[in-house]
Amino acid sequence: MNVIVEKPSQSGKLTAKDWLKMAEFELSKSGISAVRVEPLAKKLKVTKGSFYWHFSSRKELFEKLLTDWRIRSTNAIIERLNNANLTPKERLKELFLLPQKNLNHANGGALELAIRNWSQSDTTVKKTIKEIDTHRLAFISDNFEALGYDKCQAELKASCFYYTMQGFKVVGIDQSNEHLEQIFEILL
Amino acid sequence: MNVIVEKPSQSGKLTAKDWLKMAEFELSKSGISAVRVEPLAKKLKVTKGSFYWHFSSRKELFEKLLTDWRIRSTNAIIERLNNANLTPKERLKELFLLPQKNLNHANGGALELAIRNWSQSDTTVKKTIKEIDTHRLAFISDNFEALGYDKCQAELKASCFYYTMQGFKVVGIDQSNEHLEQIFEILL
DNA sequence: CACTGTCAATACGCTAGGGTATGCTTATTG
DNA sequence: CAATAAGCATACCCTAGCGTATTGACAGTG
Repeated sequence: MNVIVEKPSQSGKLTAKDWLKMAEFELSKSGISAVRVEPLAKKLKVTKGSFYWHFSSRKELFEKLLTDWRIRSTNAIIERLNNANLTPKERLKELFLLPQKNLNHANGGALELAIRNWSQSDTTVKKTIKEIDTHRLAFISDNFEALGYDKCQAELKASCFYYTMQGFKVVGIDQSNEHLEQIFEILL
Repeated sequence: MNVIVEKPSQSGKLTAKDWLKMAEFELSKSGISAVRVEPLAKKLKVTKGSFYWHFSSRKELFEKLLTDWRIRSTNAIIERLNNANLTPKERLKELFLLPQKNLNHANGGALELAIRNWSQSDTTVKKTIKEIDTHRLAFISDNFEALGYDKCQAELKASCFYYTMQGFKVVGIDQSNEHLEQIFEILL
């Protein structure tokens, strides 16, 4: 079930990162309201005395949870951009198949889903989500432009492309779709 | 903010439906873990004594929350099917633009998002989601077939169509109706 | 007008959980 | 080998919240 998050950082001592990992796991699974310090402590086999050493409050954990995800989400896309030795089409394909081979921790799809739900009750989260969506859309649109579409067409294609990606991330969380590559071809 | 759910059923007395509405609102906003009876009671300006008259437990509320949504979700799509005086293309278009003119309560998108998140920690919910997705996909695929595609192509088109729909519902970026219709045309 | 059923308030016990204060271990380091 | 600090445990206070049991208000009905 949760093999990934099982063992803390080897040594007996925990780090803030260990707490964040576990919090992320819980967030993905049960939503932000279920991210509570004492249950987390229990899962990490310590008491909350440890938590309040690494964090000042539950609120701070939430903030770091968000900023952590933000950095990883934007970097995960920018690293692809840095692979300059890829054609635009290859770049888009990599991006499109990224949720499939989830290089994130447990399940990037479930995590993003939880964060989007979280954004319904937190304006800061909502703002972050919007920025990330915009950022990703811009990246995709650029690649469509590099493929020969004019700006207007590229934006349209990009919207369709991104919505499909996100839709698959959400709907297909637990199902492996074999004809994802065929869908990709449709979207070009 | 929450004008929609404000007033209970006119008369002073509450019904189970009033509780369900408010619970749904809270679910959309803060996830299933935040659906708690005493806070709900506070919002409805009663005490939990009322709740335990209409429901045996919080668990029962959850179950009714799910079955209620299931019925509405499948009916919302079947009603479109009943409009037999629509062409397949018109049917698909209606469906595609449905989240826009959200005829559901507050925000159908946010609610479904919350339920998908909920499904990560509840196998019954997960099963329901899967059934509904399958059902909707079948409906969409049928319409693509009616449009002339063979079964295989129709399923592919339907996947792409449905993923895009869901992606749009999830990604909260506002789109002009015009923009959306253009996306729709791409997907045919 | 007494009777009965419906819906809600109140009071109670109990567990979960946030945050603080303090004490207890280790591992370093002078 | 004492001194210091890092990392966690323990104890404590207080609020939130689930579920139950009892009582109260207020219909409608015979």
